[in-house]
Amino acid sequence: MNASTPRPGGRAARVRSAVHEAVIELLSEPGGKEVTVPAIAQRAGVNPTSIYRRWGTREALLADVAVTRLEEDSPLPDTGTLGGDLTQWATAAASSLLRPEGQLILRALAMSLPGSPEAQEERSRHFARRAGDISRILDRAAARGEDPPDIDRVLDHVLGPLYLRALFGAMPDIPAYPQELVEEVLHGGTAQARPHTSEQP
Amino acid sequence: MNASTPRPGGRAARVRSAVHEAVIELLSEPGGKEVTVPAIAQRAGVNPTSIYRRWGTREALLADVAVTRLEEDSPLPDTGTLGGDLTQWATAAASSLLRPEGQLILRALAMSLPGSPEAQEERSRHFARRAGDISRILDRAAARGEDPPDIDRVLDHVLGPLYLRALFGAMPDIPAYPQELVEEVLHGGTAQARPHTSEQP
DNA sequence: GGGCGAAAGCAAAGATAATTGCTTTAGGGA
DNA sequence: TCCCTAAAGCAATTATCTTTGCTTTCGCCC
Repeated sequence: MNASTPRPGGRAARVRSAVHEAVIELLSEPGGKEVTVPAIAQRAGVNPTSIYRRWGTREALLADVAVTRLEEDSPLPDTGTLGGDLTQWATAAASSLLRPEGQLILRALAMSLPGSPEAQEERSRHFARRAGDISRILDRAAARGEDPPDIDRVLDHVLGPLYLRALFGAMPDIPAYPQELVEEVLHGGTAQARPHTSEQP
Repeated sequence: MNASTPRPGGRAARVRSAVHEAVIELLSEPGGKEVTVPAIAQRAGVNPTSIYRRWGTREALLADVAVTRLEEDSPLPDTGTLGGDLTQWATAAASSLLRPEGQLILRALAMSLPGSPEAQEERSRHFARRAGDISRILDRAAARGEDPPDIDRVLDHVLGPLYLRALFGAMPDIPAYPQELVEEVLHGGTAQARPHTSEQP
């Protein structure tokens, strides 16, 4: 289940991707087993030493996996309208939060909490990345003549709910949830009703 | 700084509170030092064995500290008005998220992420607790004749932003931030402007 | 005040993770 | 094709955390 995607590059690249996949697999796995370096190494069919030498620490490896996966699948949307862009972006954010790399991010963020300087910096970096994406979407809309909301409103009322519900495992089942959040921000209070709180395994 | 509050009770209670304080202290501390059982024990002036025997695992101890601290300082507000209650509640939530026990909660939530059954249950418990508080506030308001918003709106647009910003260390400096969130939910979109994104150490 | 049970301390052993020196292998370039 | 370097593998060491058996201390109750 691991060597199925040989990926280009030499041995180094092969090991790297095997390790990355092992992390994701272990993270997705049922029992809350510890995701330790030796465990990752075994799953990847690699020597633990190789991991320590290449990444230094377990945290660094997890961070690498998280940002790599996150950057792989988040092209900035360009639908031509503010609503379309934001909806697409929010939907992508929601789904990535539910996948292993998103949970890695959440873990990394929470673990670094008061935090060392570099942890602090990593948090800021991720925040800046999110904010930067939104910012570009809003700027483009403004250039187009639309009247975009403040970036803080988007952070607070679109990203905020998504992170909250991801953390609590209480993301609504309804796929249009991110879109609803976007619409509320764009057109004042849309939905007052619509209970969607529900746990999902 | 530790034996300053002798607390009632015998030796058992003394050890318990010393350990709790040690956890909070280590967590608040600068360098992202590992909060390990031996470290906690040393800080508390206690033998590691005592901790292992009493709490079993590090996670159980952290969870115990978190819920204890959280329950200590969150009486349900009762100001007589919906706005007052929500504001007071949101303000308390925001400040607890910035303190060590709040960060413990965030860590615990994130760490348990996909999670074992009991982790899942712990997450649900905390969510239910938050939701229960809000629910009672809203119900009281309804009984008073006010027209409270849907509970999901409060979760999404008050708690959501607070958790997001706590996670990213980007809580606005302005003390009225929680109140603004509440007002937006209660009276449609209040503030469109007012940039308040900022990092704080 | 003296004894009794529960909890803490101590020390040693057991596991597991992290480090390190050295050897081996794979791939790219002369 | 043959080196030559960078990375991986291996084995042995070291450092931690965790567990366990036993002794000691504390504090409540008779």
